[in-house]
Amino acid sequence: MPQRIILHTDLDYFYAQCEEITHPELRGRPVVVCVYSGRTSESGVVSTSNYEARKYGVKAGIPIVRARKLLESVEATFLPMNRPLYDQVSNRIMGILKTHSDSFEKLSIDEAYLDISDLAEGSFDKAKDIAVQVKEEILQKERITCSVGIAPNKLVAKMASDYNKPNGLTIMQQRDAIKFIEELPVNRIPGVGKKVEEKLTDIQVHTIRELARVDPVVLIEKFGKSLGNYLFQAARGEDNDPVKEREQPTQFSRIGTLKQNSRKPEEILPLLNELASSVLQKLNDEKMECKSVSLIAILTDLSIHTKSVTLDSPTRDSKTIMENAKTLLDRFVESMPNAAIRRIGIRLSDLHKRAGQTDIVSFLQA
DNA sequence: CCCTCGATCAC
DNA sequence: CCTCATATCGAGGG
Repeated sequence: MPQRIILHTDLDYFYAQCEEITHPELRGRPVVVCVYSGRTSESGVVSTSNYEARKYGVKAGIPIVRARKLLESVEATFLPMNRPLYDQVSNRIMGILKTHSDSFEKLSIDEAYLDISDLAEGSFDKAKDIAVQVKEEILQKERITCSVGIAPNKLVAKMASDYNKPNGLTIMQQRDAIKFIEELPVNRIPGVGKKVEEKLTDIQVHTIRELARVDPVVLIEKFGKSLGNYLFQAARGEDNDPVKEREQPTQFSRIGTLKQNSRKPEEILPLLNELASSVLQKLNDEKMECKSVSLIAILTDLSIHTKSVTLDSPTRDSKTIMENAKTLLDRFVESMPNAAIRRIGIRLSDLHKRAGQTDIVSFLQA
C-alpha cells in the first residue's frame, strides 16, 4: 500500500460559530449554546461555547447554572440549540469538502476525513495547498473557520487538527509523527477517554511515549483484543483504517427528561409517546423500518439501563412500536423495584431500507 | 451464530 | 448539578 495523505477537518466551536453568523452583533463576546432539559427554566448543560466564553471556564458539558455564575460579571449570551440551522450549514460545508477529496468520510456534524492521496499527487506540499484552498472556500462561502490536520493516516490527522485550534493547520509527515505524538498525554488519542486513561494511570502510563513502551500482551490483557491492539498501534502513530463513506445510521434514538422523577408508567408514558413519535418521524423521513426496539432508562443516580426486543419482522408502525416500548417499560420497573427514573428514551435499531411502493414507482419512472 | 445488556467514547 | 445521539465492543446466555 502506497503512502496515503489524509486530511481531517474540525469546524471550530461549531454551534456557537453558527450562532455568531446569524447574530453578528454577538461576535467578540461570550456565546453559550445550551441544551435545556425543561426540568426547571435553567436546568441543562452547555453544548458548545465560543472562545470568549471558554476564557471563563465555560465549556461543553458543564451545567448551565454554573456557566451563568462563571459569566455573571460579563455581558454574555445564552442561546438554545438550533439544530436545523447547524444541520444546514454542516451539509453545505460537507458538500464543499467532498469536492476536494478522492474519498470522503463524515465523522460527525462538524468533522470529516478526506483522502487526498491522488488529488495531492502524493505530495505534502500540494496537500497543504489543498488545505489552504479548502479553508479559504469555507470561509468565503460560509464564513466558518476550521482546523485542519494532514498526515499519512486518520489517527495522526485527527490528532494534528486538534493540536492547533481554532483556525489551525498542522501538517505531520510520517517521519515527524512519532516525535509529535510521543509528547502528548494518552487522552489525546481518539478512543481514550476517562476510563481508559484511569486504567493507564494505574500502570504509570501518562504520555504516549510511555504507552509505546508497554508490552502488547499487557495492553490486550487490560483492554481486550480490539482496544489493546488499537492502543499498541496508536502509540506508534500507526493506523491503516481507510477513509470510507459512512452508510446510513443503524439506529435512531430520542431521550427526554421527566419533569419529576417517577417509576409510574402513567407519569412516564406521555413523554415516551412524544419521543416515540419523534423517532418514528425520523424513521419515516429516512424511509426505513426497524426490527428492534429499545427502552432507555436513566435513574436518579444517572445510571443507564436498557431493555430491548427484536421483532418478528421489520416495522414502521407506530402502534407496534409504542406497544413494545410500553411492555419494555413495564418490564423495567418490575426488574428494578426501587429505582426512580429521571430520564426516559426510545431507540429503534436493526434498521433496514424499506423495499416498497415508493421505490418501485421511482424505479419505473426512471 | 443470535439476542440482550452494560460500558465506553465523544458530540 | 448532570443533555442528547450513535457506534462499537465484550460478556453472558442460548
